Amino acid sequence: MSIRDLARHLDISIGTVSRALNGKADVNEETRERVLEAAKRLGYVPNQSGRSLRQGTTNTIGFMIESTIETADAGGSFFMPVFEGVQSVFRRHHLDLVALLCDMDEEPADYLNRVVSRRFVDGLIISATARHDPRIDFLLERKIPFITLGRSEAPGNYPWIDLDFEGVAMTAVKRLVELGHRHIAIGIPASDINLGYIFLDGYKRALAGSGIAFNPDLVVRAHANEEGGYQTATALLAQKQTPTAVILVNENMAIGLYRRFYEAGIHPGRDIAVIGFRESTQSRFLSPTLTCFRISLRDLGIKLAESLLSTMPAFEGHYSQDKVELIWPMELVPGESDQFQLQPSKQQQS
Amino acid sequence: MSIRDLARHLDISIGTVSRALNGKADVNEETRERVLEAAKRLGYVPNQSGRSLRQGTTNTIGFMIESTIETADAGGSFFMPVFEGVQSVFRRHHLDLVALLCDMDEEPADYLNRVVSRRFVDGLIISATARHDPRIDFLLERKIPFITLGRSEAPGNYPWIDLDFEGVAMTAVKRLVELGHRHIAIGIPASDINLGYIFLDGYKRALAGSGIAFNPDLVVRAHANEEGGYQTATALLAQKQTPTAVILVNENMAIGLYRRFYEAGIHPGRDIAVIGFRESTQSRFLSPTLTCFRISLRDLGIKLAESLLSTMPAFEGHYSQDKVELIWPMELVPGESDQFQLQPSKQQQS
DNA sequence: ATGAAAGCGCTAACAT
DNA sequence: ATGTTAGCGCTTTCAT
Repeated sequence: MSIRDLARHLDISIGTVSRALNGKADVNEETRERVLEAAKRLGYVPNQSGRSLRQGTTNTIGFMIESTIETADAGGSFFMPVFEGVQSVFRRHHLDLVALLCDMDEEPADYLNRVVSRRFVDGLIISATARHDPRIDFLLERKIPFITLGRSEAPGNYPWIDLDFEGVAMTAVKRLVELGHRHIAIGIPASDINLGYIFLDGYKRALAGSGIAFNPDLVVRAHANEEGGYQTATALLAQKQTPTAVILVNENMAIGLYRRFYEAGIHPGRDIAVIGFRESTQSRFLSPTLTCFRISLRDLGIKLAESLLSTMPAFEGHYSQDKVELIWPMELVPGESDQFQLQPSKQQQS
Repeated sequence: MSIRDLARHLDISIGTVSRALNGKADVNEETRERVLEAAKRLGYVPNQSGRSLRQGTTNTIGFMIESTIETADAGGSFFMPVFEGVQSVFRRHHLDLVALLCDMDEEPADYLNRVVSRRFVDGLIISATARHDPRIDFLLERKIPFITLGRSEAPGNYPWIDLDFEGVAMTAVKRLVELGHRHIAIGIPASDINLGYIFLDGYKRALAGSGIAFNPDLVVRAHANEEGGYQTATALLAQKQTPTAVILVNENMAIGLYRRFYEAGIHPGRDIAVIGFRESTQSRFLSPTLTCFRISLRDLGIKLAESLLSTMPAFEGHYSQDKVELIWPMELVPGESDQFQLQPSKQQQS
């Protein structure tokens, strides 16, 4: 069923059929209705390759995610709600969202090159930006509309949105300091992902602001998952003086961390304060409930989509053209995991 | 940069360039090398729309997932490893995998119709099959290669792979009966998703095999997530006689269930036996560790991909042509959550 | 308001 | 071994 078949069936030219289907003005209303009715009845849907070839667009936006070992498990629960938000915007413009799954074995930059060169998508959202991310240079050079979820050190003029890792670190440190803690550890990703650096910076600045000396031993690097949390706890327990508080940059780490501490007879929220990262269905059900930070991933997705479209000529005027460089705020959700009065004895130890 | 530009640059015809790039035999080796070198140097990659239009194929396989409220969070952690496995197979054939994200607001069948009619993909993997799933009829009628992850009641001849929900239910019941339980509840999804029915059937059969009467009050329907687990525990506590054991068809439910039981002063693994569904990074870190079932999601993905390709003419001979109707076994992983001797007094109550 | 036809980039059939 | 050309389905320009 091609447009040719449909035209023949209606005994009109394919040009008119095309115009009717695409809502062009110069088409008789009666003709349009006949065309639309027949298309529906016969189940005609235009072939995307034909359109793409002719128009140079695909009406598809790609959201590139990497299935690294680290995020294979947890990444999904983060991205799904984001996709939902992105999609709710794209729908209005008849754009389709596809998740581009970069194989673990393939270089993200190579994969992206393939996708872009094949003209697979009209625009891109890329995530998990590295501190130095060649993908950004590539997309800028190729002039492909894109937005990144995550900052990068790459110079250049491109839109991005990132979670407020620095703010989270500072808020968490401040909160713990007010509860009497001075011996505060952090668990951050072992990889080159940019958020680790940003989080660390925020942590250092907050310490400095509270007059606490930075102690590199209190920075534990591990995978951003349950296993990494377990290892983080192990590392902290091995120190000659276990810190009185831990801040994690990933909520799943909390699960493993709790476990390891329980095994050592140490109760989060009683013997050690824990602040996690993102509030999730899991964090809500931990015992004790995790103090963490709330974010609407759906809203994040909406903003990502709108910001991307605002850079695309085809959608000019629909959205504010201001280039987006946005640090997405996160809201503290107090839990039980850091709610206890630190004993003065411990407090002095640090 | 089109094939025409490349040909002009090399001062040969586009036909020869095309043949060289596509590894056809009738091309001079020296010419081929010149072409490949120039393509690489100039960054030429064939336009997918052009190829698709000509060849009628897209070299892309779609994996359709739905972001329902129920699975928005948890679904991701299930699918990511499956994708990884699927991709590892597709890579060998230069096929790309895209996740097709059906908007919550859109009927899955409508969405699928769009994707298929536009010739977006050469083949499909569809998941979360409903008991009666119109998508299957549609794909059969359109003769699109596909495989489902999940059974359906739909008649017809199509390949599917499904987890062994019935086997899990039977194994779990048998195990609990041997530990002395006779008052065994189950928590299953509230939706029409087919696995709920299958799980329930297995449960009933196992009870019958053990000479235990089926009690409908012990079947609790809830969302397959943490919240649903919490509600399931609440429902069980409200019964005039709390069961001595619970089997859950979703591992995330265990997290909420634990929480609710703890709140009521009931300790899983001591006061009540719990068996979860899939071993996950989270279940491994629960306290007490959850007795559950292990599955390699990556291997599942590999089998899905291979089975799909075996139905596609273009890959004839690469994989066994036997139509796949496979129940994927799951292996019991004993945890602490059901390891206690039931007191005879309780045992008699049921 | 409609029809005719060019042409998007590519591959494959046919010609040499 | 290479060149030439038709045509995949579609949109759009030009003509009427």
